[in-house]
Amino acid sequence: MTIRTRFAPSPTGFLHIGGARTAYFNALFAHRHGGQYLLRIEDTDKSRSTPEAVAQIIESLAWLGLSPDAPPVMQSTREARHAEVAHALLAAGKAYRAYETADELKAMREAAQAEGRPPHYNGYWRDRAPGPAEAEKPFAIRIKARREGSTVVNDLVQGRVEVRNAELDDMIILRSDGTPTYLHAVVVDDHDMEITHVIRGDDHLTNTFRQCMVFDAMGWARPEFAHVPLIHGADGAKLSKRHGAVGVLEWRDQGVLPEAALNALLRLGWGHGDTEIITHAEAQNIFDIADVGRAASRMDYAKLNHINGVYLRAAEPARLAAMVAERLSPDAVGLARIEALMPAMQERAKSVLELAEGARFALGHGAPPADEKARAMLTEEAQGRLARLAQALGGAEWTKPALEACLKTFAEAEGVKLGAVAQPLRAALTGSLQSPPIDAVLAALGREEALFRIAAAS
RNA sequence: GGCCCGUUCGUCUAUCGGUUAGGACACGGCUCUUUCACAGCUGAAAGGCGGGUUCGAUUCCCGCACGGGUCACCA
Repeated sequence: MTIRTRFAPSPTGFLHIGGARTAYFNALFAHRHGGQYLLRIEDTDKSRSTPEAVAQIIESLAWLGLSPDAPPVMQSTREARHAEVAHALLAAGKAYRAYETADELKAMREAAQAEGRPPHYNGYWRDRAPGPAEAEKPFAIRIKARREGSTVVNDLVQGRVEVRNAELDDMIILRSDGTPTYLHAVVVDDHDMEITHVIRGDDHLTNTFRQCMVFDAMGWARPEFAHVPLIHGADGAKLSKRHGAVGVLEWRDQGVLPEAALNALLRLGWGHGDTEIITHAEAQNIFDIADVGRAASRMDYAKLNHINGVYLRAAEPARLAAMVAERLSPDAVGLARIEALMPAMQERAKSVLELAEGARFALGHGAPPADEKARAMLTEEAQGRLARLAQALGGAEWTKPALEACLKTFAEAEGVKLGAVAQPLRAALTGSLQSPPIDAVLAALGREEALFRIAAAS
């Protein structure tokens, strides 16, 4: 049997990192076992679903490299099938028509809660045939839940979980307007799509038992379930917008590399000995859903930055230069400088955003306005030294090693430490006291521009 | 409130009855150094509480506390 998993978000907002991790686990598990990883957009709630959200989810997954192995299934296109199954259950006597209105049900729930009873449906129509009074009334279809015994799920992550059937009530599977409810649609789709393993957030764990009612009533084999714990914010509460960057696309905009994002997400709730840096390819070989922990974990942005730095250092300079160029829109000369600088810059950045900010000085003619510290560095003494340095540089071969050698000899000749030369030079060239190594800056800027900037500062 | 799940350094985690409880990030110190980083060394830092079971519990069981999830004609 082919292993088949699916990621099934509802398009009511952007894809957040919790969903992204769930998608990653699904992809990893399926591919690890030579199976297929699918995407189903759960858009049966027309009032909350938007095409923009659908597009954003697909874009987010594509950015992460988690595009599904087949075109996404839109749940809304399958409503006729959902209704068909509901009516089959009705015909088989495993479901029944219920005639209460939504308002009546709400009142019923409130009354039950006021009396301290669980807010379950009372089963009024379960064994009652509709009379003439109901002939014209709209009805919902409810499934007949078992009332005796209990339901057991052997969850791949949570282990054996048992719930007494008395805790469940006769849930609605088809609304009075003929549309399916989520709990029903999910089961029908998972069955029809031949999903073998349902990997999702553990906020669905208790739903699982209701879904089992549909699987069982239809005589369908239940898939394996794996409920992975949720990701929480730094304060331990469920992730929400107030926790900062929780959208996948926000990470991208803040300069996170997709491969770093996957690594960070993977290490939340799952570990493999002492290994911290695990690429997608490596994860493919060692990931096991059964090793996922049961406790919720908190998003650690400091660690994400660190991981991002690791991947940044390993990335192709040309790729990084292109990403920076996208943010800075340089001209041809500027682009060439960024490319020349990149190997030195990627050693010290934690994000593409930092890379772009750090590369700004290289653009255009003349250095950007010096900041306070840089101005303080350009004392009269330093300016004099820069002027002499310009002379020395004038005859130098314009390559990084030659420039470095030139600076060292110059410093020696001046009888000062290299820092006394490099720092004023850095100030003159970049307008700041923080930059890539100064020989790299010199080389990237080119002779003409470098000498121009030195002259302007001395 | 009922039901379900969880609880190892600040954070992410390793440990699958016997360890000086390991690693990573963050934090302090040192080294390297042309700034910033990187790297290396080093320091501080953990099994919620109470009972069992056992020669021995972080590990198994029970209770409590705390945290989370879920109880819709939402998904």
